[in-house]
This record gives sequence, structure tokens and C-alpha cells, in this order.
Amino acid sequence: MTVRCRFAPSPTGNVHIGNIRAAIYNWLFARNRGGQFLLRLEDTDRERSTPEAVETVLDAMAWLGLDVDEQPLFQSTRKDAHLAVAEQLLASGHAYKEDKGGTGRGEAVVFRMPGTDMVFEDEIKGTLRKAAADVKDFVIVRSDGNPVFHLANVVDDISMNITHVIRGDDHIENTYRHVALYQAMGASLPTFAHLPMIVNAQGKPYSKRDGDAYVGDFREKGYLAEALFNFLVLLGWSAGDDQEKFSREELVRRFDLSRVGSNPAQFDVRKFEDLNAQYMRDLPVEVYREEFIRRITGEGWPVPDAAYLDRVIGLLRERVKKWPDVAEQAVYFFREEYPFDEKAVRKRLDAEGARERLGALRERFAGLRTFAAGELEAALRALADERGANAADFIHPVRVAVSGQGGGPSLFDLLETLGRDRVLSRMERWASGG
RNA sequence: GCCCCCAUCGUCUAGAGGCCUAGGACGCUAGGUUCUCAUCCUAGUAACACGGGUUCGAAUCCCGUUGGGGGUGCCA
Repeated sequence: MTVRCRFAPSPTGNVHIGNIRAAIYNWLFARNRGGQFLLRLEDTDRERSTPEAVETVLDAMAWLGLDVDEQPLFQSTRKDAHLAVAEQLLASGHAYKEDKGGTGRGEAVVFRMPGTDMVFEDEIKGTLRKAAADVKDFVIVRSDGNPVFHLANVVDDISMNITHVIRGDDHIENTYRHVALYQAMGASLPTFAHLPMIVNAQGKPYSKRDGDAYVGDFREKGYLAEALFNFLVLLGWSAGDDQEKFSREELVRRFDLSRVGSNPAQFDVRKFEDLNAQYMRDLPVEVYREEFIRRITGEGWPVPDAAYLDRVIGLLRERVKKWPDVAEQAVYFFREEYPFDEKAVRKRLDAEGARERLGALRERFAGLRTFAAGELEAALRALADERGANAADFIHPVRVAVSGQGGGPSLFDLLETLGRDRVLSRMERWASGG
């Protein structure tokens, strides 16, 4: 039988990292087994499940490359099928009508638990049991005629021929009810696999207040989809060796439910940023070019010529950990108004004699025939030697003057890239007595 | 309250009775490389929650305790 998995979120406007991790595991498992990965939108309840909310789910999945093999199923279209099953259960004595809890709202359809101890095999947790007395009868159709989650979920999984139900372990308790439902309907059980939760820094389940809890947050902050995908897979699964960075193909080939752990995991942003930076470094130059241009035009700066852009990328790519860094630390490459780091200015430009040295050095630079890194360095060191000074006493003031920053790419490459005009005029602004 | 799940460095994890004086990664610290920052390299830091068993031998198996989480809805 071919494997069929599904991701069944209720579209409520945002996609949680815990949820999307479940989607990723389903996708990976399906792809690994050459099976199908499906999407079912559980949009039944009164929860405002708007078209925009559905879009958000679709966007998150598309961004992460989670392609589905069939048209998404909207659970709200399945109400008749759910109710038909409820009728059958009523007819076969597996359900009864009652004003459960004496609400006065009228009669609901209540499923009758079999009265025997429940047990099922979980791919991750092992054998799970529950005493008969601990699972009570439950409502499957509300008194207003609407099917309840448990009914809808199981009926749809059966009709979609789902073979593996992979979801968060907050569903374990529900599963005992679901198993009883499958049995009452005479359907065979799918394989269940319950994933541990992803928790926040306080060890609590993620909530809206935690920030960075939604897939969209990561996209907006300029992280890479492939890095997030890889990182999320690692939160609960390991290959068993020391490898942590995997291509998508490797993940598809190596992913296995048997290597999924059963304890909750915290999302460590620092470790994630490191992985993201590794992915950034591996990006082909074309991607950098495209993204740089997007960001530069987004800021309203003039787009430089291709040769200049490529040189800037060459200098920056080792230093960029996520895309917004481009706009933040590379301004000075693209416009004359660039921010100055106050501490760097104080330390390097306000230092004793710094501006005088800058002026003297500017004279030397101005006299160079070509503005190449080697020549610039030779000129600077020669001047330093003549004065019996340290090269660093010249290097630092220049760096801060032309870039506004205390750190950055190799100075002489930086100067060569910026070019004579920019460098000389920027130095002039700070120089004195030279 | 009752039921269920979980428990290895700060964090993610390896470990399926002897290979463990517990390995890797992130972080942190120190050193190296460099004009600086980042990268990179080297070293260091740091864990089997606790108590009982079982066994020649336990991080690994069993029981209990503690802690964390979930469930206990005519929510999903």
C-alpha cells in the first residue's frame, strides 16, 4: 500500500513553527516512501477561517517547498459526509442522542466508548494504553447540528485513505477516541506517530507572545527557507551520526520516523542563526546579486553597475548572516550618506593626531597612479615607516572615515572597490592639517 | 484531583547493558591567522534529575520520587 500523509491545520491566520514542523515531517516521510503528501484545511469551527488565513498556510508551505500531491481538501465541504457517518453510528448503536451535561441546548450525538481498555502502537512513543474508565463518551455532533473535530478528522482521514497520521503529541489523548471511532466504523487503523512539542525558552509551548513563533516571522526577518527547513527537521530528529547540515535530497533519503526523539525541544535562535549563516555562505553569487538589487532598490538607492556590485558581494558574502545585514552594514558601498558608529569615531578619528595622519595619507593616495589594493597598502606602510608609526594608526582612521564602521572587509580591498573618488572625498571630510 | 507523555552539557542531540574516564553541534572562554570585524583553525568549559532495585556490569532495563508538559469541552 502506498503511503499517504497529510497536514491538517485549522487556518487561523498564522502558521506556528510546531505545526509546520509536523508538516515537514509528513512531507519528508511521504517523499522518503515514495508516497503522497496531502493538505486538509480544517476550517469547520466558528473560528474565523478566512481566505487570507488559508493563503497564509499556502504561502508558508510554498516558501518551504512543501508541495502537495492533490488538491487541498476543505473540511467545511464535507459536513454531509460527517453527518452521514454519525447517522450510521447512531443506527449501529455506537452512538446515542443526549443533552450531554444538561445544557438545555438540545440533544447532541454522543459516541459510546466501547468500555474496554484502549491501546495502540505509536511509531515514536511505543505502545500507548488507556484504561476504559479514563476515556469517557464524547460528543461527535453538536446540538446545533455541526460535526465535532474528532468525527470530522477521522471520517476525512478514512476517506482520504491516510495511512500515516503524524502530528503533535498533544493529540495522544484524542487518539484513544479516534481509535474507537475507526473501529466502530469498521475501518482499519492508520499508523500513528506523535511528535514532541517545540517549546519556548521558558520550556512552555509557543504562544503568540513569544515572537519568532510563526513561519512568516522568519521570512520577514530575512532568513533562508532551506535553513529553517533543515533546522526544524533537527528539532526532534537526528541522523544518528554527527551530520547536521543536510541538503533536501539527503533529508528525503535519510528521514525516518524511527529516529525521531520523544522529548520536547527548544528552538535556539543562536544555533539557528549559525545554520542560516552556513546556508548564506553556500549561496551562489547570482542569488546574492538578485537579493542585493532587490534590497538596494527597496531602499531607494541607485543600483550600481554589475562589476561594482559583484566586487561588493565578494567582500561581504562571508560577513552576511541574514539578508537584512546587507542594508544594515553595507550602506557605505552604495551611497554617500552612511551611518557612523560613534564608538569607532571616538576611538579612531578623535584619537590624538588621527586627523592629521588621515590628511597626510590622503595626499599619498591622491598621488597614486592606480588605485589598486597592493599600491594602496604599499603607500600606507611607507608613510607609516617614514614616521616610525604603526600601520594600524593609519589603517583604522581610514576605515572609519570611508565606511563609518570599526570592522569590515580587508581595508585595501575595500578601498580599491570603493575607488579613488569616493575614498579621497570621504577622507577629506575628516582630514585636517594635511 | 484523576489520566497520559517526557527527563543526557545553558540549548539541539549521539548513546538501543560492557565500545562511555559519555561523542558532536550552537553558545561561551583562551590562543592562532589578519589592518579590524566576520570567516577559518586549535584548545578549554559544561550533562546522564534523585532514590531504590535487576545484573558480574546500567546513561541505557524495572519501580518510586521530583520536575516539566499535555488531557480531563457540545475547542481544534
